[in-house]
Amino acid sequence: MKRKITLKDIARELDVSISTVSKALKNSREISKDTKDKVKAFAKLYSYKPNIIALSLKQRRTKNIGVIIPDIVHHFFTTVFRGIELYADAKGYNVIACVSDESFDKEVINMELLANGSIDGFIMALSAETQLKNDVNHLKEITNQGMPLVLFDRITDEIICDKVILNDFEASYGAVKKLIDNGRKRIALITTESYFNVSEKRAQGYYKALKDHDLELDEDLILRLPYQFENETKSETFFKSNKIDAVLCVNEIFAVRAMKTAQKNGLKIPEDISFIGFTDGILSKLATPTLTSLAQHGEKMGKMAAKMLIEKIERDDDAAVEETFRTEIIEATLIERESTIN
Amino acid sequence: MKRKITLKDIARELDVSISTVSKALKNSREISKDTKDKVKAFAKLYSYKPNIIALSLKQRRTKNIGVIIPDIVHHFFTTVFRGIELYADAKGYNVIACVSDESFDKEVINMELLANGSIDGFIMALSAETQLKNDVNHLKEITNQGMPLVLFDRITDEIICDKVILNDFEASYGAVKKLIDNGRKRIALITTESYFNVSEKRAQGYYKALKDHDLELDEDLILRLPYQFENETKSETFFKSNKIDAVLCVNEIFAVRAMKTAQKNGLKIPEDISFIGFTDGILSKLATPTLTSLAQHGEKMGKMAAKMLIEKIERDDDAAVEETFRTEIIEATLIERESTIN
DNA sequence: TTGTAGGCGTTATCAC
DNA sequence: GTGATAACGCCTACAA
Repeated sequence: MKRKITLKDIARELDVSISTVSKALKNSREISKDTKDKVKAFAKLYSYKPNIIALSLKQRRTKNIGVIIPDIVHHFFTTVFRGIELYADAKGYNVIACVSDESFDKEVINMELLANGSIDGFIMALSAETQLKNDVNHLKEITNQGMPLVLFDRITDEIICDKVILNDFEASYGAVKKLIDNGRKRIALITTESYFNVSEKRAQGYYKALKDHDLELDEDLILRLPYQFENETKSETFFKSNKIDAVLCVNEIFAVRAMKTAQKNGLKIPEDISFIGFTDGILSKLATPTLTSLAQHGEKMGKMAAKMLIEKIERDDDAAVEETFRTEIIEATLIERESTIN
Repeated sequence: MKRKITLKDIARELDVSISTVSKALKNSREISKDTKDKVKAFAKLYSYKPNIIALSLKQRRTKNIGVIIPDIVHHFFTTVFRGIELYADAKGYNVIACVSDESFDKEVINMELLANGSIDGFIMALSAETQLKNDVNHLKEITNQGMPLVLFDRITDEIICDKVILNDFEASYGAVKKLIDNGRKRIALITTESYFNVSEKRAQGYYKALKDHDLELDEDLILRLPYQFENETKSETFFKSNKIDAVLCVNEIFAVRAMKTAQKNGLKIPEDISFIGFTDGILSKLATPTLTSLAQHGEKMGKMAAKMLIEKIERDDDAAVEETFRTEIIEATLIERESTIN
């Protein structure tokens, strides 16, 4: 790659010192108008741009933020990422994106790699494996180093840092209540097989709503599926062997697949059975029937996370200020469509 | 942020010189085993990691690649991104991701920002606005500086660089031929309103297939929709006022929306009307009926782009080698589902 | 008004 | 075996 022009080059050409060039370009009034004009003209001509790496080294600030998400193909994470990118971009930050692919090791390696000076702070959601092992020493190390960290969605109580989450419990509670109000009695829950704090909270909301409305909790009405499932036999049996008149799903993919299975088994939606899913993505809008779902406002969440992180990064200047952490809660919105009765 | 430990710190603590520490950590045999052990132990204890920014400055190589995509919410770009990230990660590169949001200005600004030393090369797909204006001076500047660039999908002939594309023309031709072979006569095309090189190529394939099979090209059977469309009236009229027995759509979102509209108008899929869409995403798999679609193999495309870029970056070392550029073509695969007759 | 020197963290070269 | 020095590109306090 051709070397880009540097202050040194300009100085040599114009026969002045490097610092004169530097000051001239910054419009310092130490420098005579004459020299400034000369330098600026030359710089413009050769389209001089300061080298960002050198600046980063000097200022110990990269204007990069690291984002680690478990998966980029899931609509929710994509929208969060978009929110982060939008906000960061507006504030002059770049986003270095890593996908942990739900793997603990990849998460650890990526974090270590980025933590060595490439970025000013992290935004992340824990991988499935990390939540399973409940091993967050890599996060502890990062925060101990004083690197700002914002966790979103898949969080952990083990780490004290800024967090952004959905009101999962309440959202789930509200959705189930809605189903009950519509007269549904046999309400199923389709959730993830492996442990996620969010699935857990959503399950809690489901339990509580049933209990508060004197509906019995029937373990048979809870179906746990692998996160990436291809095979529908399990859910087929589920619908065949249970009388179910409503379903809450922890994500829209589960919901749409379940709707297809239910329909295949002759059930009419929403007459015989209603569906509500989390994540109001394109799938919810284009499914047949369209799916009533809980919008997670991923973009808003991402913006919020980026805002919190950047504030922390920039506040770090005043080392004096007492460090405080907060947890912001984004409220889910129920978007009613054809899969439930209005 | 707490300062991380540096060579200097270790040198001071151990009362040796900085260069001794540096060499010791690199296991240079200039250094005595004694000193090496001492230094390594200390480094490990304080978990010393070389500062990447300093290394980048010295080596004039960042191990970062910049990726600019028009949009992250579209499934295709997401999968390409995933492919890039996977390959880059495996090769020890980080990915700085920018979303141009289909905006020319954002594309230009982001490129300029990244070009000043943050990255070793670019992978990108042109924004809608850029394709419309056909102004690619910002790309020219980048390549003139000798910065490696790989374009994918939304490319331009104005720039000579490595490229990765789909065999859009042939894929489209094949899909239409398939419909014709199934006995369809009134085949519509639903494409984008604004200009994209890919849409254009797909349209060409459509024209050619009709022509080769003695079917007349009927302009009424071509529907051009805005890239992000919410309103279905245009397509409703389209289906009402034309007798159509098959549709090719340039993306799966258009296809699924069109299927819904057609169904609403009483058409049976695939008996009365068949559908084929580009992009074999989750939508194609979960639509009702499931959509026959042309898999674009985004992940493969991303990996290929990353491979080409990294090869270029690492070959740049030998300045002597003659520079050559290539265009790799990924072949689309037709995935047959319920929306066409087998 | 301009220039010199030191430093950000690292490595490579050369001297001791 | 070890250390001093220069360099990557930039900035800034201080000297001239």
